[in-house]
Amino acid sequence: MGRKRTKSGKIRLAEVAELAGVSPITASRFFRNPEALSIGKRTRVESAAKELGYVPNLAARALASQRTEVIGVLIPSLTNNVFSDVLRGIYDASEGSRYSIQLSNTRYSILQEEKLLRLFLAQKPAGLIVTGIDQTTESRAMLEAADCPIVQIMEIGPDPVDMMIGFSHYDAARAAVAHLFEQGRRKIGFVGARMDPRVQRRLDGYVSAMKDAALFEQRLVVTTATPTSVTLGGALFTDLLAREPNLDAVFCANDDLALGVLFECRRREIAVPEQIAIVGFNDLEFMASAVPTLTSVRTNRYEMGKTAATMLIEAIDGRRPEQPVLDLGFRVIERQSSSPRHSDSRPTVSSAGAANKMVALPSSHD
Amino acid sequence: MGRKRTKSGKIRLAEVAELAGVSPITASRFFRNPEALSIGKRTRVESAAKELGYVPNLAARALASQRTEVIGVLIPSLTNNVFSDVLRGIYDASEGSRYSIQLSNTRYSILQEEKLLRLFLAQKPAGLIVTGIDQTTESRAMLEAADCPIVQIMEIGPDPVDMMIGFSHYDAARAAVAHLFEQGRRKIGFVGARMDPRVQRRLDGYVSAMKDAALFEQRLVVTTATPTSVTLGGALFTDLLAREPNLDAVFCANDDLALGVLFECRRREIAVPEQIAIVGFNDLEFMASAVPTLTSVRTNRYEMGKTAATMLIEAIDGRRPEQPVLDLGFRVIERQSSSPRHSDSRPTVSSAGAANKMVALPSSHD
DNA sequence: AGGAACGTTGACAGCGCTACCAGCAACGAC
DNA sequence: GTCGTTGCTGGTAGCGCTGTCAACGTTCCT
Repeated sequence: MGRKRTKSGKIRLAEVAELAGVSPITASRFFRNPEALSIGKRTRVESAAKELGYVPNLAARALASQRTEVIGVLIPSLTNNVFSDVLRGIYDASEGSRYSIQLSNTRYSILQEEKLLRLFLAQKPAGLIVTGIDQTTESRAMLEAADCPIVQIMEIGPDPVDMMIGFSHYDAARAAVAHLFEQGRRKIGFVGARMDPRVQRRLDGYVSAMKDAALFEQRLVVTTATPTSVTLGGALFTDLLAREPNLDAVFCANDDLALGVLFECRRREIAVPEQIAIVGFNDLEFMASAVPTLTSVRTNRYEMGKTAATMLIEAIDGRRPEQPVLDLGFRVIERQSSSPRHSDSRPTVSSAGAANKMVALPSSHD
Repeated sequence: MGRKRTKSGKIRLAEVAELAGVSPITASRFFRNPEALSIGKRTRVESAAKELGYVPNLAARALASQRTEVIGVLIPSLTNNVFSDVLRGIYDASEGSRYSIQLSNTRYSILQEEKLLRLFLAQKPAGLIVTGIDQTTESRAMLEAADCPIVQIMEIGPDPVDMMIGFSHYDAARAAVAHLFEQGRRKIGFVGARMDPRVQRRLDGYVSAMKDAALFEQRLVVTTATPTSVTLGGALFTDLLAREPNLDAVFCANDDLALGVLFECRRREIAVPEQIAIVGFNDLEFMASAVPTLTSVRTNRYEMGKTAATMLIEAIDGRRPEQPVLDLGFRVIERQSSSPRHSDSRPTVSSAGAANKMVALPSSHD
């Protein structure tokens, strides 16, 4: 009798154990901790499993063991290039491990994030990767109460929930503005879209740098809640120019906007960098290839994702990192779009060669 | 005794049922098919669940019901903008449904795809979305034997495994070339990277169109297996020009390459479109914003993902579409980069305005 | 009025696996 | 020789939920 619902063809652990001549529990151990078996049984179980094409039933395992081998990842957007690089790092790090990635999109809403967090935690994930440090009080409490390792990515800040990996958007923006000061720019505009917490911190960094130099003016800042795009960069820049015709530089909260600004300059026959300097943020691949090549703040997105997932997996396996907070830093990559006014801004063909060498950059494509 | 391992705080279906004064099985039905309950019990269970903050244990559900509520998605790349649009559509469609998305990256390897497929199928997914029509024989057999609905996306072709949604890359490439012919172009080069099956079909379409016009020459084709990038577009174009200095147009297998070609033209002071016309593929957002604006073949990527997931979910729920194969088509979006040689190619500011209107395009950002 | 049909509910028995603990042999220490 | 100690193995008893089927009350038909 019994096992009424079992389909005949189904290979269960019991079948493997029977073929190997061991008890099911021994076979089970083979898959979780092979070293615990004697060599003889180990090879017997191994070949039996292969012969039958056994694949463990993860639902049963999760139910019995009261934990899953799922790493939950909460990111705000699937569209944004930035997150696709981070994600690629996460997926790469998870490959080969026994953990699988469960992705959810918060759509830049911390309420949505809270809801998803509740859902995730109920499934007892092995670990969690969450974006940023701006959770709701409720979310924060859930994260602190969670009995799994957690990595916050994209930013660093005080009191991490658990582990944290990112960089200071505030400092990065200040560095970008400082670079423009060094090039002799004074009327530096800020162009930002979406204005999520990280973009907001870039704005804060810009504002503080400008204030330090006694150059801040509110009208130099043009932002919108609209999602970012190249086209939007052109539109925001148009606004900015109308407010301040004597602008001599633009710091863009991301590279898409910077590209849009570049195109708009071309349309208006504004010389870059002679009249206006442009600095972007993230250093996407095309920045090195544009004409003129575009200065940007390089952030280590792929590495961030990969390290986050690696740290998380190590922590799950009991090896907590000695450094729970990792600052991956940033670097202002100075290119033609922000070179000094009087330099030759178009060493054209030779610069193209230089740009082509950048194909090999680590944080490029897969 | 019993329930030794149960943590005190854990809310199970039994607790909800007890608070609601019904049997566990009735409570269970509430979550799966509320209509089957009388109004009274329905509201009682509902409020009990809310009061206790009950969240179902998916592992237990999967084990008991012998099926999961997971939709497996196999795509070849996370980096490619094209797939991020498709994915966004898939995630959007899955939201609000009870299905969750399990993503895996085949890295453009059909062997890797086969391996992942085996893994997925062992977990009895509710449905599967796979990219393209070029599976291994083994994969194909597994897909046909799978007892869940399957959607193939990105392409259409003969004998679908189950459902299929996409468009003909071959026809799209032919249309792009036909457009260039109409503009009076003859020496039309092809630039392609990665050369996955879909890019290969675009090349095939290009070759056939060129042969039909008796204009095909092998040296007009420059391809590489390297992953695509803007910089690479410039490099491939440089090769192409060396092979054929009298080139009058380039058809690029994707928009990143097209942007790279545009920048390279600018670097070399080649007038676009007067000397050389450029046509891209996919119609990414920046194409409408570039200077000159870039012609491209629009493909409905977001819609493809969304429709694929929607069809799949409907099929899972037993409502199979009347049309198992859906051709989403494409459209050549004609812009300045391929306008006739003698037209005014830079109605600059007014065209910028036009470009800005394109912010509202459906297949843009989230 | 009797019975069929329907809508609603509950009891029972697992789903495939693992935590827990017990047992057993082999080994070394005293 | 006895007593731990270690290494490996197995039995038992669930993990939390749902499929199946039977049973109930109600309504509608003849």
